[in-house]
Amino acid sequence: MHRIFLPLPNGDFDPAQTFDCGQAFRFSPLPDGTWTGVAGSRRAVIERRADGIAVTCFCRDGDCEGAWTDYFDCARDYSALRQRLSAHPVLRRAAAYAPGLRLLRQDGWEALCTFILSQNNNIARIRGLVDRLCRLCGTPLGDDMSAFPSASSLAPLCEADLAPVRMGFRAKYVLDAARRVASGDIDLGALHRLPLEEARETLRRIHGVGPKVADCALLYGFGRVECYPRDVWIKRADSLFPGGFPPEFADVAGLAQQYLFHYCRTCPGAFSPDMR
DNA sequence: CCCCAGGTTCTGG
DNA sequence: CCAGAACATGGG
Repeated sequence: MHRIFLPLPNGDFDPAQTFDCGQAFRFSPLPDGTWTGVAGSRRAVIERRADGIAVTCFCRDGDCEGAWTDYFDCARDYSALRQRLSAHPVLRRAAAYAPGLRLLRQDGWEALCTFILSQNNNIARIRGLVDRLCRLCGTPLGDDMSAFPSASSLAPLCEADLAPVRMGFRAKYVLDAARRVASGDIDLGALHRLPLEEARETLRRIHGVGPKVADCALLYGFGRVECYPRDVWIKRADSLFPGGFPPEFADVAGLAQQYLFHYCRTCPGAFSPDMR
């Protein structure tokens, strides 16, 4: 067990806002206010501190501090970014609504797979699907939790094997993704170096991966913060940007998208007339 | 019972 | 090229 402290001088981290904003589906709150869950193959308990993030990690790695530093995107100055986005009145409100929200830099395969499961689905049910998939196919990590199953562990399975997960029509999509990744047909490791459009085209070769799922995988799993996935909520948010999404924020559109998604989905009156 | 959900594919014009 | 339907499932 490792105890790690990740300093965030501005204190801009809130586990509820970060884990419950629809980007990750494997962390849950405990009665004492901490959060428990799994990222990739690392199980951990996450605790908010005034000046940072306390991680109690149960992995076997000699040194996982770097992995958690990366996972919580600690190199990015979220206070400065919120201030920058606040030049736009809508983005100012959305960012102020969840100032402790951070983009998690998740494992690429896990992000791809979970967002394949997300299509035409609601967040509560996505959580259930991911949980049953990990329980069925992932390596147990203790405390009734399991690692996210690798592509190579899913590739040999058939739809009937996955029936207990109840993915519906998404099962064949997950299997196509697993087989292409496990066979090397699609090299997720090489995706990081591809230009954005080529990375999108590569992911869309998978049956069941369209523009939205590809952008979610790239944003959450491959650090492409310029991606702006357009789901039903973001399309509703179009009405808040009469001239389109402000181009001066294109380089961090993905972060703006996450603030907007969470704000539009959970804040009553987000679309009230006095929004401008 | 009906509507909807962090969409994509399929089908018929 | 484009609008609608189909797709599985279950939460609200």
